[in-house]
Amino acid sequence: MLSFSTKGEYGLRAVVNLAQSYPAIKSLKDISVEEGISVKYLEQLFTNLRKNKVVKSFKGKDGGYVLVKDPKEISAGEVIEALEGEMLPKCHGTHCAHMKNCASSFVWIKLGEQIKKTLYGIKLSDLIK
Amino acid sequence: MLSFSTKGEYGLRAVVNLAQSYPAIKSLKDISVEEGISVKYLEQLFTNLRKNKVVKSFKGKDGGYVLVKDPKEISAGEVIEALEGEMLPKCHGTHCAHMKNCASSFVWIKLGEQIKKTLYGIKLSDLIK
DNA sequence: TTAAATCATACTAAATTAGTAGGATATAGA
DNA sequence: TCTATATCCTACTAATTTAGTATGATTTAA
Repeated sequence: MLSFSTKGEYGLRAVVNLAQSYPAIKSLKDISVEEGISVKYLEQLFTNLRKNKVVKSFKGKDGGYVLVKDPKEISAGEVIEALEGEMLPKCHGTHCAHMKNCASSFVWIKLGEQIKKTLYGIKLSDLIK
Repeated sequence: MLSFSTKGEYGLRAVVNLAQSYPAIKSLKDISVEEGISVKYLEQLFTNLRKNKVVKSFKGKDGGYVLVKDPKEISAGEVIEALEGEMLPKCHGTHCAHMKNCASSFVWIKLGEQIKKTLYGIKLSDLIK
């Protein structure tokens, strides 16, 4: 089935949580308590978010994370891609490479375009109540 | 990452192949040779396609499969859903159920709608060269 | 009767997922 | 300077899913 992993789901939830207190610094511990996700798992997710310039970190006591930009300027697509990697559905085997025109690859290309358009069109500010 | 499995990919390719000779009966062996997918794996895929009324089968010698409808009337979405099961991205944990309004669930709902719209809008006839 | 096809059930190796474990490093404040 | 509290880094692992394979039964045209 077509699915995102819990990385995308939990990570997006955590980022939306963080967006709600923008531009204040918030620790993973606080997010953990509010969202019911372990600190250890959040650490893993936020490592990717930081490396992909979605959040920035402050180490040490009273440290934590902040979004790098205003929630209006960050899309769900950016967040999910940072968490899950490139999200275009692509063909597995070597078949497509061998065939000049794999008829069904059209489907995956078209679908990928729509997914990107949808996710990049939703901003974090749209997700804050 | 967001992805379909090889079931969807190989299965769609096999169905498009079958669509090209509609309404003639075609055996899995022939499809296997042309698409480079093992007969055994095709059997598994076509069991699901048959149960979901995408194809019908003829047993015994000179048997094989045919699409149940004209390629113009079968969408890529029907085929993929038959192969992979319900394809809406949905939330994993119990969190969403507990929260009244999980902010990020909006994303998955919106995305699911777009995916369905896209895949149900593409017909097998669009994929035949 | 036989060859060729689908149908059914079960098994398995490999990959991925969904985390956990254990510590190293940095920093604010006492 | 010491300590508590953060992030940061590297590994490890159990459970699940994927991508098939294996074996054989059943059906049917010729």
